Amino acid sequence: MGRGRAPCCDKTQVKRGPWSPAEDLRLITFIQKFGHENWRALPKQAGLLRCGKSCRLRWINYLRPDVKRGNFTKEEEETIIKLHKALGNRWSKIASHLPGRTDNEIKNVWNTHLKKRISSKNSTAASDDQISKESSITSSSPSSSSSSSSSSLSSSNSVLSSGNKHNFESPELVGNDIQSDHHRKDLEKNIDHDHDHDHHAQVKKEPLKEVTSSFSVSSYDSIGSNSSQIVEVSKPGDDHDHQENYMDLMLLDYDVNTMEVNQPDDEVIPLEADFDFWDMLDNLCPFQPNNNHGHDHHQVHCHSSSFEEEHSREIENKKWFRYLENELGLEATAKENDDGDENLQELVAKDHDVKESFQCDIEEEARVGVQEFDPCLTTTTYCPMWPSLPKKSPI
DNA sequence: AAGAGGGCCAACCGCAACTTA
DNA sequence: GTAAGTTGCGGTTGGCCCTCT
Repeated sequence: MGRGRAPCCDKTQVKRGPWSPAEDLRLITFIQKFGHENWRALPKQAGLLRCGKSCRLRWINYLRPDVKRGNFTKEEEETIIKLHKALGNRWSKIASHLPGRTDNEIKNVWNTHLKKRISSKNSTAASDDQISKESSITSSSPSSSSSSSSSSLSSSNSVLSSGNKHNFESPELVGNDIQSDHHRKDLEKNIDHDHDHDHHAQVKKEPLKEVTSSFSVSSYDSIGSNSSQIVEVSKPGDDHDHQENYMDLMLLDYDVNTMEVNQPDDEVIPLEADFDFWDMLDNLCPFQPNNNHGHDHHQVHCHSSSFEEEHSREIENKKWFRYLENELGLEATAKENDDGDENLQELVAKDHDVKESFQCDIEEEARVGVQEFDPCLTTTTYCPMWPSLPKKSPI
């Protein structure tokens, strides 16, 4: 000890701003493989020029497979409104009641939509109230009218005062001191029940120990079939919302010669030619044409199987590929390739051939730790956004 | 067609809480 | 018990995109 508190990261050494697909891919691959025991160390181990905090945020808010994307449903909005009434700006608590939604997302939706909606509702209610009071003022005493007016005022303010760290002054709770405090505590207790665990912390593993030996997918069979130790990635037919992010990652079609990602619209995103990284990816690639990597140790990951099994896996891979294409709206691309299965197989084989030449011992890597990141191997070019991540339509 | 303005959202910042040595 | 280290949380902001004029 006695070193003084280290800064969260060396700001001059880290990259900031939007994440590139390459970075996303690197992060997700690393977490799939090793988990995220130590966010601070993760960027270095994963070869990312980001601070740990940034990695964590990116994972939690965007890359987790169980992140639900798309517009909030009416029910979700209702829930947020209710919970905000009870809990105030405790976004993470609120998020724990909305599976797949992140605190950041909820906060955004509250600040951009719900707050306004409620404020307009309240102002309408307040003006109605005002009118009714003004009409009744002649028939009631001045003291009683002033007290009711102030209470209505406080109720509308309370909802809007989201700047407070813990805003418990919900309309029901205001002005009822002790009772309201009990009410609030009970409410909190009830709400927190069963949700006390951190909903974010779902992939906590031993660092640099392979998390999923069976995750070296030669088909999607093994994806998501493991215990809670691994990030779940579902198959076709499962809740597709939960798949979108990971699918995007897996589906990026990269040019095996240039190591660049081809976007559907033919834009090209350079991906770093970090061969260790691609080696890792090899073990995650959902459509590996065969298991014969020419390296004995790979047999450990890619269980050898009968010809029939392999064939059926190939078929499943194709299905999976098609499914992903559909999900991503890449049918056109698929059609172009519709001579199809042959082209796909060709592509996959080509892909595999190139990557095969960069194979290294994954197990060894897992044992000694991921090799030091060489910044020279990383391009600084980035794409501001995933090429195919569906943007939410305005509410 | 262009630029101004506002909405939206991903990411950053700083602090608090928690954990570890 | 205490200080350092790490993680989590909530507030804020930068910049893209869409709409309006």
